[in-house]
Amino acid sequence: MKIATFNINGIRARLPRLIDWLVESRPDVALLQEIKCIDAAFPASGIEDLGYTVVTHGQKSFNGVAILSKYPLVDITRGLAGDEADTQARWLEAVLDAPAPIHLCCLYLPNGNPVDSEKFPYKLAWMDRMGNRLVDLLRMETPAVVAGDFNVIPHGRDAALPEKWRGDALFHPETLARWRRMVNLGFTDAFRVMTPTPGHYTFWDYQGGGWQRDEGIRIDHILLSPQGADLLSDCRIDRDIRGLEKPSDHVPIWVELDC
DNA sequence: ATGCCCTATGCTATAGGA
Repeated sequence: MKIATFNINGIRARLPRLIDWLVESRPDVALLQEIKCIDAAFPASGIEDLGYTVVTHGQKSFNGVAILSKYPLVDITRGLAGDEADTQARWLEAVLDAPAPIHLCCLYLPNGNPVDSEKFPYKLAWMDRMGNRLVDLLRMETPAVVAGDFNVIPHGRDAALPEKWRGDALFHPETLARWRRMVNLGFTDAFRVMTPTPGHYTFWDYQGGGWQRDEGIRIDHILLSPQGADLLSDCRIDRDIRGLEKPSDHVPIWVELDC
């Protein structure tokens, strides 16, 4: 079972690239972030033609998440609990109705910059709410895949230029404390247990030749519940598609689970 | 130097991203 996550930075601008990648990489499930459109505007037909079921949680212009799956999706939940006033489309849950059911959480965690604005406390509160949801998931004692754009650089080795990120919302001590809470609860950073070396990134800024200079950061992650981590056989980043025409500024990362 | 680029938007400027 291959499960991927990919911040596509606009589904309508990225549809050809997305379809090419789906054909090439053939994930059973793809969790998408930043679709940047309302549900009715999501161009589902070309994706459905490849055999995927499509579930969206969209929003006009900004944010928006979606799940593509070759198996049926049930128990769909849109939005993250804990703040009724939060209308940003950043969280989508579903249960994969496969021979071995898997609980899926697709997330687009707030950026949080600048840290002296209201955006940073929103990010931290959002991470607190997410941590609370992860506690619920642990109690289910089921394989769970919690994946997406975390907007978190977990460690200095996850950035080409870590000094540049000092004080930034993606690398702030308050942000990292909340990331560690999730890991310390018992969730596994799938990429890190498979690949301990530095120099592996999932995002390169469009500006300043970030890709050409390989000045990337690792901010798209896949967390696995203990029951999910027991199934982990591989985790990789599809780095090369960042170099194609009209790419997203993020690239996909995926896990292979033995189930 | 919150620039440099890209996406979306009642669009020829602005907001948001990271």
